[in-house]
Amino acid sequence: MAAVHGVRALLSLHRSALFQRSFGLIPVQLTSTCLPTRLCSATTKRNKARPEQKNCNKSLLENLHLMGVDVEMARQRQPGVFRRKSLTNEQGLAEFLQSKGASSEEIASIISRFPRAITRSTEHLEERWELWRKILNTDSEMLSVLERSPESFFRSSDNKNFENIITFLTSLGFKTKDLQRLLVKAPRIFCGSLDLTRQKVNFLKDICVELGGTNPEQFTKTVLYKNVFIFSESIKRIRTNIDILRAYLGLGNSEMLAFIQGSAAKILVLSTEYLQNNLNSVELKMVSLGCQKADIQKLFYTYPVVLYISPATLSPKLECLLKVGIKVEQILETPRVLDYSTQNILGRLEQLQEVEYNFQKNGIGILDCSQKRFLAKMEKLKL
DNA sequence: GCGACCGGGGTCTGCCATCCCC
DNA sequence: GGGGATGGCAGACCCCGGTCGC
Repeated sequence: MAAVHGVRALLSLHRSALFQRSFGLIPVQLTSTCLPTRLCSATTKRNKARPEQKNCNKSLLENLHLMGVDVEMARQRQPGVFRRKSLTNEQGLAEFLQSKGASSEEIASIISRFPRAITRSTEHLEERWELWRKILNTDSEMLSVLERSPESFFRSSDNKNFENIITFLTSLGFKTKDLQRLLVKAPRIFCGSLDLTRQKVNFLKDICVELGGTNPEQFTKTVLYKNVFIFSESIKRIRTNIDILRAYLGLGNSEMLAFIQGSAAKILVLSTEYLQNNLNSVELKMVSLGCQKADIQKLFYTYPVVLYISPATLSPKLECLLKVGIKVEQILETPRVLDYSTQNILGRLEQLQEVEYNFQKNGIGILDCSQKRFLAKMEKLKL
């Protein structure tokens, strides 16, 4: 996933580099040629603006091309921006971002991916930047989040809402450090309405009370800290996933409460369909290997992350372990070996076979350790 | 010293649908 | 009617190291 994003970014940068290596001279060009036309056309009456509108869009396109923006990508993403009748602020945006340390390629990439950014006034941008800077420490940290997720910074024009969410989260006991973590990891959280954010928090509190918990505030904080992306998902999805897990595992209230606050927090954001499908396929697979339902329930309870693994990944992973004589009971005892990639497991199995490692006698714990520890262990085994 | 157990870190944007307002 | 704002979904693990008991 990260690789895909990286490739996209690189492609984007490459495209912008092809259009223009740098637009250091562009502010002058924009001011002298394009902007007056746009300013002029923007004052034209709406019902008489059609021919001028065409020119207006043309100059906008010229500006964006000069800036190295992937206009086709931008137009495909938000065609409305290119049809709008009022003034755009591409020059102001570029100057603003440049003043914060962004390169021309980064600016082009940002506009290509979220063209509505050019509709924001410089005043709005300054105000929003200041709000974010109250949470994050440096401009470079800000730019890194903004570059990664332009939509989070530019999608909303409601700066007051951002402030309200910060105030609300602070009232829940989130410290500046927590807010920093949230903003860096999941900036989109701060784009939702305060009302919805409040609903999500109340929903988590209700779950806690429903399960007999006595400290809903702490429960909510713990769950959100374990997985901040719960904020980004719908209440419906989280509720359904909890219900599915509860129905399958048949847990009591206190166990369920601990489960949600523990490792299950990670899988609550999965698509409900994906979760259900994986649950079914893991069950089928384990039954085919001779496991009882109680074994499978225990597996899900102790290692719910197994539901994160797609059948296409899990199956070969299990097969390679079983192939070298590891028993399914051993996997159930140490499910965390499934945490590692199939490639990693295969590599380790190969090395262990070279030293005739006996899994029956020594267990499979050696597969569940960091690379550093594994290599140290291998050195000793070879001696 | 060793293995077992466990918690936590990185990474999460891009796109579509729908609603609302001008 | 159209653009903007917002909600929601798809995507689909891997790895490290601290601590503790033996």
